[in-house]
Amino acid sequence: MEYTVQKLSHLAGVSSRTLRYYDEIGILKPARINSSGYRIYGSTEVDRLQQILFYRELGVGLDNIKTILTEPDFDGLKALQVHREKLLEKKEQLNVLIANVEKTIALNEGRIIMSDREKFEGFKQKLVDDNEAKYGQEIREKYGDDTVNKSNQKFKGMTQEQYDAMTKLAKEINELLYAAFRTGDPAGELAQKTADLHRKWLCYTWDSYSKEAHAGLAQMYVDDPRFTAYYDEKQPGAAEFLRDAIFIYTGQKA
Amino acid sequence: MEYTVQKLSHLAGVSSRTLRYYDEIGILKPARINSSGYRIYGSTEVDRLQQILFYRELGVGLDNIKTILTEPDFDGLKALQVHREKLLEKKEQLNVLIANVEKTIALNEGRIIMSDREKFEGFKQKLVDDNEAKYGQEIREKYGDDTVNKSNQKFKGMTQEQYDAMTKLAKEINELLYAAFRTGDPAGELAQKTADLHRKWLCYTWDSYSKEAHAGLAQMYVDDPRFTAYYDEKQPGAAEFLRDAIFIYTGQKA
DNA sequence: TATTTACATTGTCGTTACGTAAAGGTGTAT
DNA sequence: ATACACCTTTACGTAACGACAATGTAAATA
Repeated sequence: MEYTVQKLSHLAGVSSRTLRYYDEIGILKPARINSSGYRIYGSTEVDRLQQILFYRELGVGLDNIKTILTEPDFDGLKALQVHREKLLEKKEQLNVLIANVEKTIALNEGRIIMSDREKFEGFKQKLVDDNEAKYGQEIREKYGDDTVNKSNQKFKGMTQEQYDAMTKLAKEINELLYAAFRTGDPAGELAQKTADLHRKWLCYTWDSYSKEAHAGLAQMYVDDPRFTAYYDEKQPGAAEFLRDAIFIYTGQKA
Repeated sequence: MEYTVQKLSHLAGVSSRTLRYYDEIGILKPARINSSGYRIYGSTEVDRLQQILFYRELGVGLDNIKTILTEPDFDGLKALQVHREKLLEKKEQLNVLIANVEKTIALNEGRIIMSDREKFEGFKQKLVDDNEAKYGQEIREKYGDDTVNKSNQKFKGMTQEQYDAMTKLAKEINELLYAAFRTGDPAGELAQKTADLHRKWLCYTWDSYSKEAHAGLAQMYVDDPRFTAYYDEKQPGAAEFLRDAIFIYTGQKA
């Protein structure tokens, strides 16, 4: 039995364009070309196309399918296992996406019916989540899961009053930082007051305070452009200045 | 605070190419262009970029993000809900893919250690699954879930002897069909014998036989190119011939 | 000050797996 | 003879950039 593109395409449930494309990329060549230049496929090609479609249904890329079908001693099983891993990864990513979207939807919907108290809880949760998404991996690598979890727990355990106080303190720190920056002296009184307030601010969420950790965080403010951006937003150089001040405050040598 | 492409890209954790692309598609224009033609971004643009990245993280397409951010009274919540539906669909597809890949892996792995008996069971299961994947929806729509499930159950309940007999019968039918086809007479003895054997073959899996269902199936052999291909593989026109023979056999008017 | 280095610009091609024309030749039925 | 279905190649479009190339500009250094 012989087939033209159209016939074979109907038979297999794919488009004729697909068959031409498969010819083009060399994954399925016709058995022969007739005198008019038509592609003619035989039963060998039908079988091969079925194999192709089988792997395609599994979401394997055409490039990989080509390898699987072309190399006779290729380990198709291993290829499938690798492919499976990829699919599982994709699934995980999708799950995270869905969770985030749902959380966002819930937050938005909640804006109408959530009580102030609940709103606040959700807001804190969102802050923690966002923070995790942004810095989670790096910070956890640096400080360890336990430290980070405790910090998050402490944050979520705060009352609204504590949270407001923390926010207010952060604002004060910022203002003080910019004032200190204008003095240009990280060892000066203003700068050292800023460093002290910063320590106090940290203690809202840190389970235990250490000068080393404080100095480490300060260095990160400079190293990580995303943190730098926060402090440099209104005053370029502020992040570096804060680090210098904290280094002096903690007795770290610069 | 003002940023060049590089600065902003570091700040936001995207590439400068991305920023140029976002400018190009009009989703994020720089605040101004300086005398050297450099793109200069301000804090307004930083905010907007953050919004863009937020939605991007959720997997929303740039086109949709553009709409969400541009139209001031656009319902972002509804967009997210629609998006959520899409994600869930994707997840479902992924789950099916993963299940199939795993089944295939299991089958392949099994080839080594499976006993002949287990091999046979797995093979039957695979045939049922493949059949479901190929024709499941249409057949279930046509005959109802109950009929199809019973058929599958009956098939899986077969012993190897029964299965072998069924396979042998199928082969006989094919040979008989081609012989009958050469007579050209669907009402002739050979063709009617073929139709009778076909009924017998069906009863291996059909819970109950009816002439209407038999004729319906015969018609489907002609209507569905994937079925047609099976019978027409060696002899074009065989599917149609078989239908005619069965119509006569069942007393259906053609 | 001259030169290097870092960064800016636009433009173009490549990526996946085809869909969708366009322009023109072929096969078959009426 | 003509209509109509089907074939061919060529080539642009898709999403969201990455990776060059060729060239201009700003800042740092010898």
